[in-house]
Amino acid sequence: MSKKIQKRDAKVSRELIITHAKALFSEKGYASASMDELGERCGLNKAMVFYYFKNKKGLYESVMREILVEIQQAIMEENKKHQTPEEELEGFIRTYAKYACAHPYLPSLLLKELSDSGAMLPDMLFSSMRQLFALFSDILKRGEEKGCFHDAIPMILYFMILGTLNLMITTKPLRIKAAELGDIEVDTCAQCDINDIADYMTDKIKLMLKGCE
Amino acid sequence: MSKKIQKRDAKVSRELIITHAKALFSEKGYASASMDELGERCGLNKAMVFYYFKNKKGLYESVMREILVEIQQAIMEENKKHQTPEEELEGFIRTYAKYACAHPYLPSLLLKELSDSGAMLPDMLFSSMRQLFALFSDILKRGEEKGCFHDAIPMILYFMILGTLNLMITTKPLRIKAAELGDIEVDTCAQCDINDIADYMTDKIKLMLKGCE
DNA sequence: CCTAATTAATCAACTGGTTAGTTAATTATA
DNA sequence: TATAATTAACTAACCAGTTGATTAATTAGG
Repeated sequence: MSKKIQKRDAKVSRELIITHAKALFSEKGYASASMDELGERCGLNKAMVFYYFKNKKGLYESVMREILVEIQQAIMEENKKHQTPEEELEGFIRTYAKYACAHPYLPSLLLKELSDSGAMLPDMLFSSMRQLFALFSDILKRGEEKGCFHDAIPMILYFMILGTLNLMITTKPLRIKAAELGDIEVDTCAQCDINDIADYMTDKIKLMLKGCE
Repeated sequence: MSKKIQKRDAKVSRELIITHAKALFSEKGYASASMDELGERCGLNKAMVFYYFKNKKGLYESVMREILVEIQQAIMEENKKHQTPEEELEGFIRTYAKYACAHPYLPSLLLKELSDSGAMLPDMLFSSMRQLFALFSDILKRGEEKGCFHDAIPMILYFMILGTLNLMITTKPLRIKAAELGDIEVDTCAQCDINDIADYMTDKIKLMLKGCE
């Protein structure tokens, strides 16, 4: 019992707000996320949001900073474990997939932000995204130098991976619905596991970087 | 002179509203798009929006219906021109890329919608997206039967293509900005032509469907 | 061909509801 | 008791949608 139960705890309140804000922003988008509703969800007065974060935009920035730092750390951590560019690439895809699936507000918020070209996040998303991309780009570069990857355009491959994984996660409810209708004979991967998707993608991307010499 | 200049023309006004609505919704998103501003942009009174479309949601649906029908037609038209699955696949990617680049509200609106799992469009986006996916799925199926494609998971490949192309289009301003900073040594494809991107993707996707037997 | 009646298109001004953000008072904790 | 955390009540701006009046175009009748 390192801490007795207390009614007032700034740290707890602050974290409560951030946690619920992640969910709310990703559910409704920035504009439709109401600070009144956020207060309610937290069981706190709405004014507390402005007490801990100066305004709505400030809260949003804190939310985005947190999730971007988190995914970046997860991937960098993972990356250290691997030696060869092939393993690193595999690790990158797997880790992103796993993390994004476990924290589905990430794909949702990221896609919303990217569909705006980052209108809401002038500097921050930006530098975080660039660092992640630099890491990815480096994997491919080392792969080319070592002769195991050919003809890679990092920017396109980066969005190929993030785009596919993010969409597969955010559209899951839609794909389940489509499968239930079943009037068109198509497989929407409604029951696919994200790890299987990541494996498939890893496989295919390796294939396309190998070439067929 | 089939028509004299007149101050009032329902068809013109309606189209004016739809045209500006496409831009406004894709710039700001559904929630932040103000009907007052839309009226202003059209040079019409806001009430006209509700005169021609019953409410904001109705307008949004009309906008989405129009753009989804357009892209669907463009792709179906193109598809008729080709014989082999390989050519069809190539045509699919190229046509989507070209159309989306020429009408950049499409990628923006589509990504916003998909990041919500189509929360705004219960039926419509849905059936339109499914038809397009069915067409794509069919190309791959025929390719497998003919023996020229291997191990294709249509749903994943579909989002791989749409995800990559949509993101490459919506993030263009971001990528240009990143290139101008230039503090990290990475190529953001800031000046890439969308046709080159489509060619690269076609190439790579063919490679990954061929396998290396 | 002109004009009166009808219909269609447009607008200014309003309404009810919501929202981000503020403030001044209140309660808990150290 | 001093300070940090919390609240209720408020404000000013905004927004979707409505209404009733007005103007332009169309049609019909003499």
